[in-house]
Amino acid sequence: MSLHLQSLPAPRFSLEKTLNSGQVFHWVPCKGGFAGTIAEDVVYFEQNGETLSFVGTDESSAVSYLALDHPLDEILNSFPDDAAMKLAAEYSVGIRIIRQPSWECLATFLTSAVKQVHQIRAMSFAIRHRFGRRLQCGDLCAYSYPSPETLATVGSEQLIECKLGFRARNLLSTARMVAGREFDLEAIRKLPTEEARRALVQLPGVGEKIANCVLLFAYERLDAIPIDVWIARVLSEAYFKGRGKIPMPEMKIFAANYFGAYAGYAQQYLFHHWRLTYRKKG
DNA sequence: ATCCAGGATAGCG
DNA sequence: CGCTATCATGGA
Repeated sequence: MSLHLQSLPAPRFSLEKTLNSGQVFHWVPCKGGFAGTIAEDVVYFEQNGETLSFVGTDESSAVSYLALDHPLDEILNSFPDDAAMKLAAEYSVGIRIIRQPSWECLATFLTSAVKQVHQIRAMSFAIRHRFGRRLQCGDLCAYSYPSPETLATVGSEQLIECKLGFRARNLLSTARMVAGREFDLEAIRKLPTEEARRALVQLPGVGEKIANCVLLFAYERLDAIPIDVWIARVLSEAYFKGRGKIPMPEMKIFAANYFGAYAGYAQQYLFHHWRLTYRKKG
């Protein structure tokens, strides 16, 4: 690294787990750390023990993006006291729910429907490389996520070439609504969570699950709990054992009541643990 | 080859 | 409300 690295303390933090836990999809392993972008800055992070080093951004942005200021004790103490949660929390030590720029978070999760995590990464890289800005700093290079204005002008065939399939149409329509100021992503920030959710699901391709991802990963609503196929699996196998298929409304009610003020954190730890350890028939 | 993936949506009874 | 087909693509 030719550029000067700054350092800051990062106790009980795991850079690798945080960037690889399925909440953000564009960080690349690079020289012992990770290279990527924060908005329009190309950034490099590396971790040695409890020290986090970085270049390409300032300390307050690094702390904010990686959520090093979250009240970890309070969060961990808020979790329900059961075996599945304990296992997940132990497996996921160091994961923070980071603060992502709202547009790239919304756009990326719009493409996430019925795709595996590494496919979501592949689509994200393809979109960035093709339509984003090339950002370079020293020997670091990465591509920013294209703005809604940029995506609003591209053809659907170009997004199909990025392997979006039926998701291309939704991403295009949403980009046009945001670019045309028909939908205000900044106004969402000021709304109570329930109203923000109602607004987000107005967007084409955004249902309750993706709205909750955006609320959790971009708008700091740490109680928002997206229920995807993995969380549905965790709930039915760990909390509804022995009963057949549980109707989604019942799962939502249970999740909202059982997992407390930091349900989104609990969800992320359960997701990470189950996704990386689950094996069929055992 | 068959089933599934960090879903949403319209249509049905 | 609850169930189903459909959407497009690649991985397991």
